[in-house]
Order: sequence, then structure tokens, then C-alpha cells
Amino acid sequence: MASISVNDVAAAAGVSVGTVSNVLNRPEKVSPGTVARVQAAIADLGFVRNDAARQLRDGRSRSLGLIVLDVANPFFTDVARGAEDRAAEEGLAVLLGNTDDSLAREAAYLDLFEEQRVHGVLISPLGDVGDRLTRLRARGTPTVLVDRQTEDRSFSSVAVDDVAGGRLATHHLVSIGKTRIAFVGGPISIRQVVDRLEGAREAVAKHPSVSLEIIETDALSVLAGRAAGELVLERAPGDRPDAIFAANDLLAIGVLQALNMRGELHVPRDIALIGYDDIAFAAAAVVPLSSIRQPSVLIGYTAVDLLLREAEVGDTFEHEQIVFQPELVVRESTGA
Amino acid sequence: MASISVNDVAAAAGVSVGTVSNVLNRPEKVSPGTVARVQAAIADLGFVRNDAARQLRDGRSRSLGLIVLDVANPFFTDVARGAEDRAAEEGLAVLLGNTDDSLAREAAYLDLFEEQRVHGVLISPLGDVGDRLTRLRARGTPTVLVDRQTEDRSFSSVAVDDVAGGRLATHHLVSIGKTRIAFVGGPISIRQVVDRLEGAREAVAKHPSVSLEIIETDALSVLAGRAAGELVLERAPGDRPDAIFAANDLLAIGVLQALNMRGELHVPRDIALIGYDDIAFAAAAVVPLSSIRQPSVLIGYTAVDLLLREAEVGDTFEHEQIVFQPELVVRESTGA
DNA sequence: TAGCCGAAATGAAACGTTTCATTCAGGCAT
DNA sequence: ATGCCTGAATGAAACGTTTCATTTCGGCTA
Repeated sequence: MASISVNDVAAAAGVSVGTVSNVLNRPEKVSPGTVARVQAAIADLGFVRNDAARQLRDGRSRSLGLIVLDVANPFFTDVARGAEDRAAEEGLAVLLGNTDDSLAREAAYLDLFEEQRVHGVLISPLGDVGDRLTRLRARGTPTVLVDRQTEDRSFSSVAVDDVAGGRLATHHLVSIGKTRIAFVGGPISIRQVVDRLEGAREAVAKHPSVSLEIIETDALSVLAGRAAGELVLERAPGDRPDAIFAANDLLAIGVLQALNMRGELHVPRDIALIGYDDIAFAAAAVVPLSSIRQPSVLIGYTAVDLLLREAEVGDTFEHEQIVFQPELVVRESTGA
Repeated sequence: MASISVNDVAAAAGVSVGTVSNVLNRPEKVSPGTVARVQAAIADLGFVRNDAARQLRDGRSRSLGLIVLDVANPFFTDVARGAEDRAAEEGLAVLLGNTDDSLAREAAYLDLFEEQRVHGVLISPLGDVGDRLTRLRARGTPTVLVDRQTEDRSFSSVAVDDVAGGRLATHHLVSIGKTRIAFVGGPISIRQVVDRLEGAREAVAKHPSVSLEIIETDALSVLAGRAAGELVLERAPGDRPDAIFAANDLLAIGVLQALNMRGELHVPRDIALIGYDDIAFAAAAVVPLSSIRQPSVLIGYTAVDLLLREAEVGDTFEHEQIVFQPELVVRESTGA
């Protein structure tokens, strides 16, 4: 079955291809009778516009790319949903790329999006992609960083103040009387992890009697959390921290699973636990999880919005930096 | 900044466009010296292939579309991950479309994928999309149904035996001595819900002393589960079911949250609870959740595999139906 | 030396759309 | 009857790639 083109439609309707295109894109410019005839032909032949040809003609696609660290993390699917909502308002589709903490995959998705001439790129960057993004922008593809700011304001960004979030979480642990705090998170190459840890350090610095140790993980997943939890469980009781701040909720849930395994430890009495992101499952955990809430859907929505604004303005030196403030949510895992 | 094309590269390297294309696609056909020269020119000019033009030339894109009911459900992100793995092996990208139980969005994604001339479509269908899919196939785009079978074998599919799963779950509840079982799920327009309920009916039919009631929800989400749980909680104690089978884990988690709210009910003593999907969070729930496990990642992987096979064979009357068997996972929510 | 061969390179055509300068037809005013 | 105007329709050009039939050229054989 050969593919049906505007030519075939034009022939069937007895008009020119230009007219068919007009019916498709600006029907108000075509007389009603002709519109009807063309539409009938389209239906008859089962014509479907070829998007590749359209894209080729006007230089860019009608989609935008979103690159996230982990689709399995509900935080990012929430961000994606927000992005999709705003994009849909403009008739744009969102292509979702998942890097899974791999620099190679991050690069591969950037290549793909660049070849596709996407309308714009939203990225929660892993490696140092400044050069790539600069190149994209030079080609006319705007870029917005998600969940990460640049120090030099060379890109627009939508982020949450992770240092403040880390401070909030840790201060809370201190305020309920905990003194031996462990930060569980990693790899430390990820900015979010670094910032949250930095916040924890700042909070602890004010209290000489409180110690902070770091248990590094190789991912921000439930599995990695379980491993970290088991590590803690193996220690002599006196050696264990009395509070754990996990760099995200997936880790926290993993830690919780491990701590509960033998049934000899009580959360929060023996060890208090707080996570980060406040995903929907945090409230439903074995011990409902205290967490730091981020406006995830709003982040995605705002990022696309910013992207569209940036696209209109063109290349500019004034890139906008939007920073949301995180919020402490106290539940049983650090409660009474 | 005008876009750089193969023409510019050819000019810079002092060769013809045909040669540039050969360097890009089959470098072994070009002499080493020329390859080097062309690659240097590509790097110099920052040339990036225009995918739209490429697609236009060879009629189809290098991506395939995956349409799921709910990206927020970890079951589907697992499926997506499996699909992505297999697709990546072939150098294909996966476009993820989320219908959120909306017929309009399902249709919109089908339109989009059809216009994009995707390599193939994987869909967990919501409405009756038989005609659309038939049309796609007529155009040469293979289709595989995910998590749903057709009665008439007119499409290939990868599914799990949901009736068996429903039977498994319900039989388990009966076997631990429960007699007043409630099925929580909906909308009943969704095939998975219908099948799981059917399984439950079959299991109950064998035991005259066991009753089965249906509490219909308007979605398969945590929120909908909470609403259903609250409904149960409002009833007089004697009126409540002594076991709940939720159509998926998100619902089950919601139900659990609601039942635990007042603290007067004990799961599983007063009410036993079992979910479906065995998502990662099930094991970490307030009361670790019994569930029916499906090989989610494998489903995605297999579906793409089947799609590729179908693409090779071309239109055929022998469509393959792959059915996995679900597995009961017992945890505390129905345990001792 | 003439003829031939294969490897390497060439360049025009084709993919399907949109745009835009041009043409056309009919109605109206002069 | 002529000229002008407007709304509608036209059709060629352009977008950037890949393919493939053709040309070129250096080396080898007879």
C-alpha cells in the first residue's frame, strides 16, 4: 500500500496541492465548498499528514525533549506530567528520555534530540553538558535546566533550593533530640545529593554536640537504600546512628525495609528517618515517612513555560532562574 | 545561524554529498583518507544530521510508540523500561504516551504516532481501537497489544492471565478463612479490571459460604483507593468485608491508608488485603502488601521483540499471543 | 600498448510538505 | 465597455537526506 500524499488528495478533490495544504492549516482561507470536497477526499483515501516532511519544511519538530535521571522515581514522573500539561496547551508533545545515571545515555538522548530538531530541551543534567547545551542554543533550540541551577546564570532553570531542603530535614532531626545523624545518598557526582548534604552540614555545624556521618550509595533507588540499611543493621547497637536523612524517598523506603527486617529496631524511637521528595508512597510506608516536599508537577509545568518564553525572546543574556522553596512534612518516622 | 547540511560538509571536505552520506552510513565503502577528511569537516562545522529529512527519505522513523494507561503506575514504568531496553538494542527510541484513562488522549497519541510514521506501536488499549490499529497495520506499521489479549487473535499481544491472577488472589483470601470478600476496582470499562474480577468470581463460585461484593472506583490510583477505604470504614463493623482484593497495588495502598487512619482496624486480622502488580512499594507499605506479581519488565521487553518479529514477517494471519502466568506473593497484609 | 576491472566517488532524483509570488474569475464603479 | 479590486486557487521552489545508476581513475593482464 503506497503512502497517500497531498498530491493524491489534491487529484481526488480536483484542486491543487497548495489548496490541500491550506485546508489543513488555515481552512478559513479556503471557500467552504472546496474545504468540504478536500476533507471528503482526505477521509476517502485515509490520508494522514507526514510529519517528517512537515518538519523538514519548517526546520523544527513539534515536540520537546525532557531528560530525567530516573523514570522509576515518582518525583520525575510528576515533573513529566506537569511538563506534558503545559506542552499540550501549545500542541507540543513531550519526548521523555531516561538516563538512569548513565553519562552515555545522557549523551545519546542529547544526540537524538538534536537530530530531531526538537523545539526545546528540558534537562536534569547528570554530567557536564554545558557545551552541548550551548551548541543547541546556538542552533536556536532553547534549553531549561530542571531541578538544578547554574552558578553563572548562563542558562534558565527551574529548581528547588536543595541546600535549604537539606537544612530543613537535618534541623528537624536535631530538634527532636537526635545527635548521631547519618546522611544516606549517592553517588556524590549528582548535584542534588551534594546540595542536600551541604544543607545537612550547615544545619549540623550550629550544634557542636551533633555528629554527621555519610553513608554513600551507588544509586538513588529502593535497592540501594536497602543495602545501606543493612550496613547500619550489621553494626553494634552503640555504633549506629540515631537518625538517618536519606537523599530521596526511594532510598528512605529501602532503608526502612532493611531496618524493619529483623524487627529489633524501632523507627523512630531507635532510629528516626526522613526522606526527600514526598512521593505519594511516602505517606503509605510501613512507618509513614517524614519528607521534604517539592512542587514536582509545578516544576515541570513552569519549566516548559519558561522554555516557551525563552523561545520567543531568542538568545538573550538574561536567563531566568526560578527557585522554589521546599517544605517539611512531618510524619511518624520522625514523630512521636 | 543557518543550519549546516551535508552540502556544506561536502563543500568543506571537497567531496560530493553522496560521499558524505556514505561516510555517515557505510564508512567501509569509502577510502580511509576521505573518511577522515569528511569527519574533520563534520566536526569543524558542527554538522548534525537532520532526522526529519532522513525519515522523509526512507518513509519511517526510528522510534516506536508506547501508549500506557498511567505513567504514575510503577507497573507501566517497568514495562516501559523493558521496552526501552529491547528497542535500544536495535537503535530505536521509545516515545511514551500517557492516556490517563482518557479516550481523547488515546486517540491523540495514535494520531501523533501515525503522523510520525513510527516504526511500530505498542498499546495497552483503553477504548475500542481496533479500526485505528488495523489502519496502521495496513500502512505497514506493526502493532502489539500490551497487557491485553484479543479474543479473535487479530493482533499479536503480550499479556498476563488476569483471570488466573484474580483467581489466585481470591483463592488465597478464601484459604486463610475469609468469607466476606470485597473487590475494589474500576472503572469496569478497563479490561484488566474486568478480568481480575472475573477471576475473583470464579474462585468464589466454588465456595457457597463465601460472598463477593464489588466496590467500584473511578480510577486505579492511590487516591481512588483511599476513597474506597473510607467508604468501608464508614460502615457498621458487622457490615464490613473481612477481606479486600484491590485491582492493583496503587488502590491497595490507598485502601490501606484509609483503613489505618482511625487506628481501630487491624490488617490483616479484621480485614485482610491483597493488591495486584507487586510494585516495588508494595513490600514497603505500612503493612507489607500481599500481591500478584507480573513480570513487568519482561512484558515490555517481549512486546518490542514481538513487534520487531512482526515487522519482519509483514502482514500475516498468524499473530502471536504470548501469555505470562502471574504469581502469588504473600506478605503480612494477608499473613499471620 | 590496448583493453579491462574494481574500487571510489559522483550527482541527480525522490521523499511529502509548506510557502509565496502569481494567476484567475467575477463583481463593481466609472 | 473598460479598468480595478478582492477572494480563491495555483504550482514551482525549497527543506536535507539517501539511493543508485553512472563516471572516473589507477593498476593489471594479455
